Amino acid sequence: MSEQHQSHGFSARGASGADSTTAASTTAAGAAAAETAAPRAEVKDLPQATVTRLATYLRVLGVMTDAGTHIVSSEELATAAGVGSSMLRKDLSFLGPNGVRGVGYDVTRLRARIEAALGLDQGHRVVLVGVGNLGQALARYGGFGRRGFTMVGLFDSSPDRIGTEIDGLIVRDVAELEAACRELEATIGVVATPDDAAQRVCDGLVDAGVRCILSFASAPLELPPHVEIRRVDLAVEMQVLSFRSARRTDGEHAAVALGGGAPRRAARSTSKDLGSTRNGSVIAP
Amino acid sequence: MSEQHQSHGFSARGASGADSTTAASTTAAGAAAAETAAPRAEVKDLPQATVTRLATYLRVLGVMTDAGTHIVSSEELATAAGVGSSMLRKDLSFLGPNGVRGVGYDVTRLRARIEAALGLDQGHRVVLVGVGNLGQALARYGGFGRRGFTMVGLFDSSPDRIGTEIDGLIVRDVAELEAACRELEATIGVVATPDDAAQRVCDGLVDAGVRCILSFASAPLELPPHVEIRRVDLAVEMQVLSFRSARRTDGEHAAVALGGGAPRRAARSTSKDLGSTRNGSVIAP
DNA sequence: GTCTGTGAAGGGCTTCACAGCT
DNA sequence: AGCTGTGAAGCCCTTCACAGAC
Repeated sequence: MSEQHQSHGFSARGASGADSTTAASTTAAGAAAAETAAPRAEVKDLPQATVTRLATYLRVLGVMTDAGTHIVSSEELATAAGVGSSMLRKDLSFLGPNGVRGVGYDVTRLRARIEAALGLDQGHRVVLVGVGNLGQALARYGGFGRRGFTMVGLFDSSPDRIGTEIDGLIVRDVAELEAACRELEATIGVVATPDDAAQRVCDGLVDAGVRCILSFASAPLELPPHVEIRRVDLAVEMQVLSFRSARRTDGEHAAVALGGGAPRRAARSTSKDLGSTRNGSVIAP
Repeated sequence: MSEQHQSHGFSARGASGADSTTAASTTAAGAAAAETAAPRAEVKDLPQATVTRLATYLRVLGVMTDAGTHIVSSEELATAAGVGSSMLRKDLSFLGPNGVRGVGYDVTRLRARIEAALGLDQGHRVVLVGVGNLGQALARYGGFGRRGFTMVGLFDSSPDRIGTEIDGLIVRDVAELEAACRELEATIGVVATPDDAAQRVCDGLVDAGVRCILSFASAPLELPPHVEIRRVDLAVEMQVLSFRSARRTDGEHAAVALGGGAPRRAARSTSKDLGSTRNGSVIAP
């Protein structure tokens, strides 16, 4: 299910009975916010897929900044990001006019614009629950800090892990989760626990006021409609590949025939979902 | 002649310009395979999104088997998987008739059917490149084995890691990658290296005959059209959440108003894209 | 009556093609 | 002439509603 990164719509999400609350809340919120808190970064109602790709563009722009590039055309940027130039222009157009016709986009300006649109300029405070194999890897993952995310708390239920230090933070007892989240003012919770603990942990995060959760558990979680969740399931990724592998083996000669002199193509991902896609920085040095 | 069951019309999988190679290969393969390798599991041309969800259903069915359930209705299965019942039925219908009207689906039979469709009954052999933080977590992740994936090789470029043992496998020098892949008959490659090594590693995998790659690097990779790639980018997931968080904060009162007594809803995720999603088993115990 | 399988309607996202500014 | 921004067309997927089997 969800991997698809897709699916949570915002505005007009035609939801099936049960989800209708989500659609309603978003609509109402949009109307209200539009009049009151308009002056701040005009974060509009972007299409699901666009939000995902904006993060990709941001990564590419970062590389370009480092390389000293100041102006970039939609064609160049699109190629570097692995998408079509039309789609890139359409995506950027949701943020308003960003480029100069006949010239291109100002790298620095565009970066700032996207960061503001994604809310990355607000500095998110992240708590991570579950410090097993994957959790530890995430805790040590340096890419977050460089992207405006600050890890502020680690939690686990195992006495063996509580009290240990990982990357400058002490692992705390998950029993303190709720109180600690409030105190730390966490805005995002990452769940890397076993399946059977995931729902309980999420409930705790929600009670503590966290409204955005990234889960690596495979179980579908039930949450109140005002909480946004995103899931990553490694085994599903593998299984999807398995399907493709099976198909490829059957049509081997056809693939070879085409693979020969064909130009390489940029990779696209999941997106899932509907894909989902990319961002910048090394994961496992 | 050989029209055993009604053809569900998928063959025509329209692809958009850039991806046309995929469509072409599929079409050609379909025609050829239909005559030659027909008897094996009839893996048809499933919609992208459906493939992703099938993996979810499989996980839920596994839980049901353990619980001793033998028959399940589309409504029950859909709820457990977090999707609508119509969608579930539509998804399953691509595999041909699987249930009994007025009764439901046979859990065991359906499981076998989906596993065959996803090619999980073929036993995939996986090599992992990059044994840093994330790579080690993946190597130790027990969920793969239970799902028909066998980890057969670990590779890294760091002398500190080469020769060390992880979960029963010795880490080998990435210089041996290509030869070892052929020898090990790997069908899936997992890339968990830093960005700057990802492209090189992928090239090696492709040269060694691997046609399916799961990458955790953030850079878009260029590959020949006959190679299937799937990417997971943790920072992008966080950034998408960030966007949601920002929107939520603006429309706070609206969300609260509705959040109160609203019933919980099942979580849906990413993917993407072409979404992607879940599977069964603990990730970080 | 119950529950599956499916044609048809509807929506979102991608692609095309071109209008418009520099 | 070059490149961005955007309406329109097309595609894929989801949802609805019901026909059909038990």
